[in-house]
Formats: sequence, structure tokens, C-alpha cells
Amino acid sequence: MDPERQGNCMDSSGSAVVTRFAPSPTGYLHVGGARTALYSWLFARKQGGRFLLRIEDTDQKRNTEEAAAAIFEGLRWLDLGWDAEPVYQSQRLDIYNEYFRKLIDAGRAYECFVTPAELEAYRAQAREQKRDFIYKREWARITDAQRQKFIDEGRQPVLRLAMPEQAITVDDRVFGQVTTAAEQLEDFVIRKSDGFPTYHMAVVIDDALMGVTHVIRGQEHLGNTPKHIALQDALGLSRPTYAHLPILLNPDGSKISKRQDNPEMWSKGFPPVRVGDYQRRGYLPEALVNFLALLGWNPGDGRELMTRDELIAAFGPDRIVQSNARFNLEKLDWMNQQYIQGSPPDVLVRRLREFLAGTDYAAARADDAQLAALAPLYRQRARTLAEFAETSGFFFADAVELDPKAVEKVLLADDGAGLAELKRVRDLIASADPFEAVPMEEAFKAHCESLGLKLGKVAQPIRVAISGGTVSPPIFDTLVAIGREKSLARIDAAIEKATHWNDAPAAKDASLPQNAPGDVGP
RNA sequence: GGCCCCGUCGUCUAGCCAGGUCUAGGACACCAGGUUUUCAUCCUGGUAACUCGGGUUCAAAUCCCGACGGGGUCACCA
Repeated sequence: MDPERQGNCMDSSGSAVVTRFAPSPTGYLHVGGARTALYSWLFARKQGGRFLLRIEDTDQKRNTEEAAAAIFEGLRWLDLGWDAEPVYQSQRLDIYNEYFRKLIDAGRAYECFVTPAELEAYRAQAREQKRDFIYKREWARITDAQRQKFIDEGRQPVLRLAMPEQAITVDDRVFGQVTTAAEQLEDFVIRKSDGFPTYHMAVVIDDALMGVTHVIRGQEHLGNTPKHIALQDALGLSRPTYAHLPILLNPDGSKISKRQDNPEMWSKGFPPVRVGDYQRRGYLPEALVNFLALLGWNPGDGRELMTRDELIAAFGPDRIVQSNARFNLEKLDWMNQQYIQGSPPDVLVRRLREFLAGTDYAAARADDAQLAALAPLYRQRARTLAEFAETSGFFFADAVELDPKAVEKVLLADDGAGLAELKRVRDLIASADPFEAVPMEEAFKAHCESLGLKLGKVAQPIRVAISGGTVSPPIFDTLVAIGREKSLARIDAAIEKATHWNDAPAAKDASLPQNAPGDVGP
């Protein structure tokens, strides 16, 4: 998909860096995967190398194509471009078979007829005896007669790698040297009974064939790496440099999982699992990228808000942290706001447009000119695009809904002082010329001074009339954005309603039971 | 449970490898004050951490050992 123009890696020797992101097609881009992809991408860009994609679909009966498309979409949203067509493992069976052949011919792999049920029984037994069940060569040697018998029974063998009896050390760029003792290494399955390679087999072959020089992946794979090294040795394939990343955790230290992926958990501060949900919740991709980059890595000089180019320039595996990181949504919110504040107006409008498309926010009805008028008013006030949409709704409403609490506090309190003031300044608005924020503010300040009032005494009643509540952007900017006619109409409506606020409440109240105990406050 | 990894403010982290300059720095959040027409922004200040116990050393957040805590992994899933 729209491969980016390649970096300056074409001219160099054969040592150009190649990284890859290799998700299994789950149907969405996992936020942890996004960070892995980001680090791989940053490293490739920093080194002038290439960043590749591979879909690990050696298992699935699910819809690979659709599921992979969702992942591509997530990567595109984050603007993490890749440098060649993605590789699909399910289309490479011939290649894997070739390597299976080699292994068998070299005596490095053998058929195993033990069934999953039998294995499970052995494992259960081992657990009971508080032993490890580490599959060595137990069922490697069978006679031809036995083999024939198994086949006649309909058993489909798997292929296992004959592990050499020696410890294996991973030289990891993040965790250093990690050694696994020989006794811990088992003869793992490399070909499933359906003929497909296991993850271990496919990953080693594909990384080698794709020329991957640096494997950047989650720490959950650190324990698999000795297997991969053993396979590389057996196959005579090249060994990439490994860099394992610490795990991304929930605020409570638990692992981020799809099971928490719902609004209830979000309200408890759990981060969305799917990158698409960050988009839907009004985060800017550059903010997410910046935030993710800093979860487990830092430039070492205290910088936090960094452009993509700055991230690329500063990135390196040496400063990747070794401990797991908890996802702190509040900091993402802050960072997102920084990006909203820093976005050029036209970019912000475009982002709002994209965000609002297809939603039922009142703001979705706004045209670009209206959004452009509002953007400067909300860039200081919205941490996410969703907050913008939620708090700016009154601009687009046909009629404002007056918040009773606001009416009572601002308009009716003190014998209707606010209401009286609202009536008095109505004409100031009606006659404002030009109808612009600065001159209007001047006029109002003069008005207030002559009466010995603070501006707030005047601004709040207007705000309630215009927005329905006590919170809005600066009132004169708000009036201008809404327009003179609409503003006056809202003020008149508010005056009317407030004047009769306590008239005939019986009609309303009679039909309702008296306040139940435990009525909720604001 | 076995094996592996990790352990500095509530959170993300700097510092650790090359021990003193660390009365441990920054950021988010929080608290207080200031600016202000509301909210917010912005500015100033503040609370807050080296998991614990041994050892090495003149000196340890930094080196070593142990305990405890957290995480990962133990599939014919990736």
C-alpha cells in the first residue's frame, strides 16, 4: 500500500538497516503493537533503512484480508508508512517446506506422533509431581513399523526441532545477555500437523529472507528468542540484532487486553486497546505517537514534546527502558491538548472535520468557516477533539436549553439583578458597531465603569442566555461567532423565560412526585 | 510452581554502566497563590520517591548477595 519513497538507504553498502512489524491479523491495531511498530519505524528512519510489514497468518481461519486491512489503517492513521508490499506468511508455504526438507535431511528435525491430548496428559502428570515437562527427544526414535501403525491410525505428525544440548545466550540491545540453560530448551514444534509452520519457524525464515537486520518486538518474545537462535543455527540463516521492549501496562499494573475494551473500563482510566478508539475519542495521531514514543524510551535531555523529525533524530535502542510502563491517560490528554494548541488553524479544522464526520455531535453540522471561527476559541479549552465537540454544541443548537441552576444563580439571584442587567445590555449588543469582539468589549467596559460594575456581572448573564450555562469561551468572541441576530434572539428568549421562571410552576410540579430522597445533585 | 525480566515521587522518567558534585532533577496529576468576563490557558510556589535487609567502600540511588514485590513465559497461538 502506497509505499513511501525510500529513505537514503539505496546508496549504502549491504549493511542498511531493515526493521519490520509483524502482527497477526487480529482485526485491529493494538496500542502496544502500535508502539512496537513506532519504535521499529523510528529506528529504520533514523538509520536511513527500511521498515517492512509482515502478516503472521499461519494459524487463522479468520478473515486475514479484512483483519490485516484494519491494521494497515491504524498504521496509516499514525502515519507510519512502510517500504514495500506486506508479506503474508500464508502465501509462503512452499518456502517453508523447502526449509523443512533441509532440516529433515540434515537430521535436525524429526516427526512426532504424540497427540495434543497425550501431551496434555504428560504435562498434567508433570504438574502433579511438581516437575517441568520439557519435551526432549522422548518420541523421536520410532521404528518403521510403529510409524506405519500411527499413520494407519490416522495420526498426523508434527515436526520438531532436535535441540542441541547447550545453553543459548540472547544478546539483546535492551536487556543485555540473557542465557537459557540447555535443560530449559525443548524440542519445540516447527511444523504443525496441518502442515503449516509454527510462528517460530516462519518468523526465523521470513526475517532472514526479508533481510531484517533488527528485530524490535515485545518482551513477551524474549523467552522465544533462544528457539529462534537455535533455528537460525540449524538452518544456517542470519541472525538479526534483537531489541525487546518492556510491556505496556494498565494503570493498575495489569496487562492491556481486549477484554477491557469498553467504555466502562475507559471511565476507570483504562486506556483503549485499539488504536482506532483513540481516533474516535478525539486524539491526534501525532500526540499518540509522541506519547507512545515516551513510554519506554526518552531522549535523555528532558524533552517531551517532540516533533516526528525530532523523535527520529533522537531515537536509539540504547535509551529504551527495561522496566514495564503503565499507561497514563491523563498525560496523553495533556499532550493531546498541547498538540491541539499547537496545530495551525487549518490543520485543526481539517482534524475536526475528520473527527466529526459521521458523528451526531451538533458540531458535525458546522461548515468549515464555522469550525475555523471556533477553533481559536477552543484550542485552549479542549484536551481532545471530542471535548471540543461536546462543549461547543450550543453554537449550533437551534434553541439553547437553559440550565436551571445557571438561571437561578446568575439571572434570578439578588432579586433578579442579573436579569435586569441582561435587559439593560441587550441594546448594547443590538447597537454594537462594528459587531466585533474588541470594540464590544470596550463598550461594555465603559458601560460597567459608569455603573460601578465588574465586567463579570454583565458577562455571566449574557453567557447564560447565549450558551445556556455558565461556561463558554470569552463572551464577546462567542457573541461574534454566533452572530448578532441569533445572539439577540437567544437573549430575548432567555429574558422571556427567566421573567416567567417562577410563574405557574404548578403545572410542572403537580405531575411529578416530590423530590425523592437521595436526589442527585450536580 | 519452574525459568526469565524488572523494581527512583501516585504515573512516565533522568541519574546507575565509569560510587562522592543527589539535602535525587524534569514531566503529568494534585495542592496553594497570581493574571482573568466564566471555563480554560498562562505564570509562580509547594507536597511527593531511591522496595526492604545485609555486604564492599572513607563514601552507594549507583557495585555484590538475599528477601519481598511486579511482570513475562511455560501450546500443533502468534
